[in-house]
Amino acid sequence: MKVRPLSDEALELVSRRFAVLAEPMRLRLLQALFDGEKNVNTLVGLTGGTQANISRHLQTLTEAHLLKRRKEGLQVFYAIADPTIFRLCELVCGSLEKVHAARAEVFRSG
Amino acid sequence: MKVRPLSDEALELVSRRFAVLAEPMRLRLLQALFDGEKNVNTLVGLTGGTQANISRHLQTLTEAHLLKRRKEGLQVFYAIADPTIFRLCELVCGSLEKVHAARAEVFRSG
DNA sequence: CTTGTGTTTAGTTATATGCGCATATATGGA
DNA sequence: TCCATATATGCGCATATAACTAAACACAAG
Repeated sequence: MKVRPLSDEALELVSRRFAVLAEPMRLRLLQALFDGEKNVNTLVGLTGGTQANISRHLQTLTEAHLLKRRKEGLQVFYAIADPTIFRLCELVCGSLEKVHAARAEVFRSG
Repeated sequence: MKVRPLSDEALELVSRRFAVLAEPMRLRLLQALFDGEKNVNTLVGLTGGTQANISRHLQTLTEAHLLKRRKEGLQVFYAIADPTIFRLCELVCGSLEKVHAARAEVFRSG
C-alpha cells in the first residue's frame, strides 16, 4: 500500500484529533461511555471531575465528532459517535504494553 | 472482548502517547520516515524546520519509543520503531475523511 | 412568574510546550 | 591540536489550554 504524504492542512487536522485524545480526563469520559450513552451528571459521578470541567471536555469531544449529544428534557446524554476510538485505544494500549514489557526485560536480564 | 477500565496511571501513559502525535511537525517527521531511515539533516530539508527544532522533535519521538536512533560517525539516523503508527494514522485519516465527507453532504443536499 | 435542577459559559490563573536564537557536544580530518 | 560538520541543548518568549469559581442559561413543576 502506497502512502502519499498528507498536506499541511490534513496534518493539522490529524494532529488536532490526537490532541483531543491527549487528556486523561477525556479518555476517562470515553471509557465511561464504552458501554452506552450516559447523561452529564452520571459522567461527573463516574469520573470524579467537577461538572463545569466535564461539560467542557464533553464539548471538546463532541466538536471533534467523537461524541454525539442528545437532549432529553433537562438532561443531556452523550454517546460515542466514532467507533474508531475503540481500535485506536486498543492499538495504543497494545503498543504501550509491548514497550513496557520490553523495558521490564532489560532490567531482568540486562 | 471485554474492556476493563484503565487505571489512572495507564490513562496518563495513553494520553501522553497521543500528545506526542498531536504536533503537525512530528507527524511530518513520521511521514518522512515511512519509507525508511534518514539522518537529521535530510529530515530538516524534507520538513522545512530549523535544525534545533527538528532535533527536539526527534528526541520527543524517540523517548516515546516511536523512533529508534542509530549513530554512524557524525550523523544520526532515525527510523520508525513502532509499526502501530501506520495503523494509527490510517484509522484517524479514515475517520476524518468520513467526517468531512458527511459534512460536505450537509451542504450538498441540506 | 418563581423556584429548583441540570447543564453550559465567562473570566481568571497556572501550567505546558512549540519555536527561535545562541551555544554546547561529538566526531572526523588536516 | 585546531577546525569543520552534524547534532543536541539551555534559555526566553509567545501561545495554548486545563481547572477553578461564579454566573448564566434551559427547562420542568407548582
